Amino acid sequence: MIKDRIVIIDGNSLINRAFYALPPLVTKDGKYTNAMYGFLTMLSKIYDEYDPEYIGVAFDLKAPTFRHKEYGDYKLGRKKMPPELAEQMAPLKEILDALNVYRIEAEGFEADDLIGTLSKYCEKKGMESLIVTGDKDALQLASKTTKILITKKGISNLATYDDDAVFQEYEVTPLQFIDLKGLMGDKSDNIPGVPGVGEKTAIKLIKQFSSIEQLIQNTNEIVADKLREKIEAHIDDAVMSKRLATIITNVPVEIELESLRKTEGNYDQIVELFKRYEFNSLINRFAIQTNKATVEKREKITHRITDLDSMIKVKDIIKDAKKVAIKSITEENNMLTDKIICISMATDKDIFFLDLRAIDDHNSVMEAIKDILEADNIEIIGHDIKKEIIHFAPYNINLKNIVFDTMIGEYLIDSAKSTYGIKELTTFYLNETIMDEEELRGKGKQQLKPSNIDSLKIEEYMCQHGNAVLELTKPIMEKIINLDLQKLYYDVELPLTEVLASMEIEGIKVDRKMLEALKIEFGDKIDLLTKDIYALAGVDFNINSPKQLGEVLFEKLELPPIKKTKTGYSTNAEVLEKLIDRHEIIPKILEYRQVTKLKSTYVDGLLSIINPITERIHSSFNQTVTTTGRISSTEPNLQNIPVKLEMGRRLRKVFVAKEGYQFVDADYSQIELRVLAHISEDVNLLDAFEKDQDIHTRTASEIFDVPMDEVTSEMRSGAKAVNFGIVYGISDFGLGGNLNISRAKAKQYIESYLEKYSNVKKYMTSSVEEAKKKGYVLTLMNRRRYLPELHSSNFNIRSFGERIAMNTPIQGSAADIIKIAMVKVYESLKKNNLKAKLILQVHDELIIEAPGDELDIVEKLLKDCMENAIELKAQLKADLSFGDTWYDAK
DNA sequence: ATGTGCTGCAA
DNA sequence: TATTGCAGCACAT
Repeated sequence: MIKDRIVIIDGNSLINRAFYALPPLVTKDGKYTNAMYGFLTMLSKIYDEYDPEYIGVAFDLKAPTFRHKEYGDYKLGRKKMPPELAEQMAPLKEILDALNVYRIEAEGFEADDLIGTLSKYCEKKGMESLIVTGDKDALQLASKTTKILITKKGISNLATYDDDAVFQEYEVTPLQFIDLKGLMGDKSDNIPGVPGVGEKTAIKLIKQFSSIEQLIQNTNEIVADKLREKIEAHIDDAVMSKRLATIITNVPVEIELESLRKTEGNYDQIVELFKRYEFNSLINRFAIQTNKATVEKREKITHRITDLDSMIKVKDIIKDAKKVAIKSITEENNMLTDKIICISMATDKDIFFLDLRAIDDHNSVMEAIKDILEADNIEIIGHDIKKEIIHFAPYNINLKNIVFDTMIGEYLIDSAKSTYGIKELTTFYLNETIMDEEELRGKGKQQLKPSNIDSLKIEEYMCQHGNAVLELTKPIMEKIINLDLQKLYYDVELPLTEVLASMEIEGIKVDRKMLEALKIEFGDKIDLLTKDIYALAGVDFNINSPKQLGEVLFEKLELPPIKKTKTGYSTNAEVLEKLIDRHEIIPKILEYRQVTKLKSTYVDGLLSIINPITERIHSSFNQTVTTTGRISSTEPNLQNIPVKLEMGRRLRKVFVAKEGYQFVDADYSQIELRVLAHISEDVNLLDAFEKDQDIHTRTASEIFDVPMDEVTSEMRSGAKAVNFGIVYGISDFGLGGNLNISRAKAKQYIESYLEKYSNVKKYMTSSVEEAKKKGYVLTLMNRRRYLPELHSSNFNIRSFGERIAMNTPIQGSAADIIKIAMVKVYESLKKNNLKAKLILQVHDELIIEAPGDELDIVEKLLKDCMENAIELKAQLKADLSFGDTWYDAK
């Protein structure tokens, strides 16, 4: 006969264990979840391992129990549950309800008693009971069929006890366990027991007398005098303690066994709750366990198309679709010469997979596709639409009517994610697993070219992708609306996608000859420096290796190590500067560093990435990378081309406008401080901008309390550092380090700044406060960033969170503004039928390549779009300049 | 091969 | 122990 199995969990005990065993875990909006998470992990494990027919979780309720009535001091002095744990009780119960896990609760009875009663009841019915708890008291319930699972070492492991196991470990029967506790007492429940009797003595006594009752009757048999006296003096305590420690197995509470039967949970509720508490990894586990892993969905017909005629006919089938999810794969990664290998187009009814690998006449196919992708009445959606725009551009196909990009959507929902892959989104939102690109092509060395991938596999990949985009649109759009991000999404980010695609396609022309000349010039310089350095060191070594350099400087040459890194001596520029007068080798090394940096990163780096077809550099502008809303640039990074030192700045001469064109370069003047002035409404700061003063000079005048015309250059640069600090979320330590002054002095600077700009101070305080309350901060366009760091118990991490709370609204709003400006510029250039093109963005700077005869109109247009991107209380200002090279246009 | 640390460039 | 990034190199695995 197969016995039914019931699992009874001591809820309070287990959640306590989980809470103390796991590090704090906080959701983005600041809710503690570690105890719930631990509990649910355990529950899932129990499901997997024991697969019970019945399951229940017992909880204590607040009401006093008979033990309190009998013994007023019962559980007195027990520490209150910490609020971080208390706030997790109600949500856990809510989740258990959604999972359809029965909660065993009754006023006036402790969880232990309910567990005892239920397990005895099940025992009588011939069932197997498993009691899960962190509390050894439950061992008294152990029997042949009632097993006690006790958490040990965190919560991941369980020790199983039946009656034999109890006897083996403690040398007493489960029932005698009560007697032990009666003698020993229990500090946590404030049960007195017999003072001076601990575990060892109690076990000895019970082994000898078998119970407290027997012991009392025969105290004369106790050999040790002192012990006998103690016990005789505390007979009442022992008896009462035993009664308190006894788990009641017959409480008068009716529980229908049927209500504990394990059933499917409420799938929708589970998903919603798990998302709310960010238990993403648990969704799948419980979804499977509730037998609802796959959600029913519309069956779509997939069409694998490999012949030219059918491909052309797709146009006629698709032309009535309202919405198409587009995805394409190209053979190489080579802007403008890339051949499309396959295309998927998914609609509500069908998914079309076009495999072009055996087709010679791509143009005819593309002509048909063009009609779909450029149709006014078909909405185009996708994941990473910028890529699609770029793929189709060489075929002269311009995607019209782009209405949704799931990647951009998710970025606005949470900008802190490390990936925005469609696979991850699908797992999260749809609870389904699909192939990602790595699975399709393999990784690293053995990555397959698309042309060598199995057709069926590509088809599956492409169809899953298209389907996912269609299904993801709704939940992501809903979130966008809920977070009030529609304006940012539809008016800024989505149009920006096309702008960035255009910038990438345009690229920027470089003077290859000049780069090659620089390569030789820098190379020669490096050779000379290397020789000098070897001579001065008396040894050949790899100067690029901080480890070897450290050994030479601080051991062989015995220079004083100023600073250490995790792995050894620090050899950075800041350290070397301090040693500059101690040894001739130091300035050589600094110069070597400077030149090698320029050669490897900029000269060689740029040369290696010039597109051989266009002879231009086509950087990628990434829209979903930064946490603040800025754009990032890669392959190459065109946002960190040197400018501060002349030698590096020369590199800007290699970026040249094409024949007959010039660069128009415009940068926002002090955009971040203007944003700060706007947000904080600080009269002093606003006044400075109103009068269009030099902001650092004005700040210096305020901090050092001198008239503007008496501000020295030292004062100004100090003030400049303070302004930077203010934008970054200031700390005295940071400013001190930056200015190389004492922390106390830095603190003085900050205090006098905040005194003069009192509303800035108010802003800083209130931004942090609000972030703590809400769990996130917002920019002017409602872009949000969550700040889990603010709830960290680690001071450094918490302080970091506070600085983010101060900085992100400033940096992020500035990012919002320039993005708006970019969209405006792009649309204005287009509307005016200008040949000029936006080609670069460097955070607060836009660069247009314009024909000579358009310079005047571009100048006006650019300045106008930038300065009127948004209305600020401190009017935006853009400074423009022109040049044949980037160097000259600054 | 892949990952991590150090270093340094920009706004 | 100041914000946001990207990249090259050395070195460990």
